[in-house]
Amino acid sequence: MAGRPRQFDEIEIIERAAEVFWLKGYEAASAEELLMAMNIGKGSFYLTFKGGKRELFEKTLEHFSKESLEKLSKGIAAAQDKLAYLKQVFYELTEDAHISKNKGCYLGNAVVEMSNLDRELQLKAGYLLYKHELEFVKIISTLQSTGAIKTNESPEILGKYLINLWNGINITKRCSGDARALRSIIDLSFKIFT
Amino acid sequence: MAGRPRQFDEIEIIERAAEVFWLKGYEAASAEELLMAMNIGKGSFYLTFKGGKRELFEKTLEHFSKESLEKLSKGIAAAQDKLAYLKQVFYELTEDAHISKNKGCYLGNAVVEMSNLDRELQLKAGYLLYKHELEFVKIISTLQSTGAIKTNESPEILGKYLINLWNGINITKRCSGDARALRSIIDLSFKIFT
DNA sequence: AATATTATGTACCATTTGGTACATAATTGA
DNA sequence: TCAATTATGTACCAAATGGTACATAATATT
Repeated sequence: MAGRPRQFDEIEIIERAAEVFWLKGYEAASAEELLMAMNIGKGSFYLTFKGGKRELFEKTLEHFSKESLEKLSKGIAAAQDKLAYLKQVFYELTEDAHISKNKGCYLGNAVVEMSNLDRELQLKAGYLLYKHELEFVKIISTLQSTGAIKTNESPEILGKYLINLWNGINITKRCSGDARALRSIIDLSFKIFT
Repeated sequence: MAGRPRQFDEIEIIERAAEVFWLKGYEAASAEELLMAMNIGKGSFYLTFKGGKRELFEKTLEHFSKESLEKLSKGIAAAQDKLAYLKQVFYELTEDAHISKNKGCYLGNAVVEMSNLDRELQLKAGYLLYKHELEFVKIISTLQSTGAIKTNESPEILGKYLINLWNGINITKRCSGDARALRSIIDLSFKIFT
């Protein structure tokens, strides 16, 4: 294959674009701003992403989700106390809770914004969140079989319960930013497992 | 006071505008679309809402919240079994759960969209949600004093727990739209009260 | 009836939007 | 070395954006 070589790394510019989308949302993130953050020109951009801004956003969703899922599954796999680790995953949401730089959940934000803008992307973001739910289900199954969790509720329902907690915290933290309060919500929600 | 009389009812056009904002979000709701829904001309609009689209949106937030709070407090006041009524309030979220016409929570949506667009409106929407939280707190206090609720957790924390459930369901329902699943999340979340 | 006041509808506008066209540059393979 | 191919940067653009200016209409007060 011939041709002039690229001066950028595709993954890297996707990650940079994701930062902008995460901060501003899809619509409010202007093409100019995105190009600036990605540090590439219009020519290169529209050649790489034939679908323009929309395709770029879709790629950021996929990339973000993949990274996030990997981090979660590896983290759980490596953890001694898997229940504690799981709770820690939620606690981490409260760390950057200062209302000024509160970006919420990348996928959750997308579901909301795309709901009445682009059904296809809404469904995609929803599906990627569902993959996280499945990861929760897997963890819960393990915890139940080892007896670390007493609840005999089905892992599927408990997975939904957890992703719902995830979604909730990511909204609630953007209202108040009171980290302690958020942690008590998580504590309370996790009581179901004890 | 002299002058030509208005041909519209301000409350009514605020409600119509709110419908559009609820469906599309703030940015994606075009001025043209809003005017069409409100059925007034640009002249009248910019005379009534000097702050333009932003002021209109702010008014919809206030109006919506007021209506919603009234409905909630009256509903609770009239209810025999207040705990059952409270749960019903959450169950109602699952009724229009079909993913196609899923608008989420008006205030929650605003918090998300305004987060990195207009801090002032984000805070306002967050505050209006907080007023709902306070309503939950009041209900829980009552339920605790009558012994209808066993949990001795503080009503404030439980209120936060409930508004967080509210926020969560409103996101989660936009991912799957499986009403039964949503109801089991609510059931599970309400177990804390029994 | 005249005037002051407020409401309405239309024409207009600067800015910003995402996106395209195209000339040029930098490679590889023949 | 010369095509063929791919990447880059710039100039450009149609459409849509929210908003303003202003002439006109309808009312209350005097």
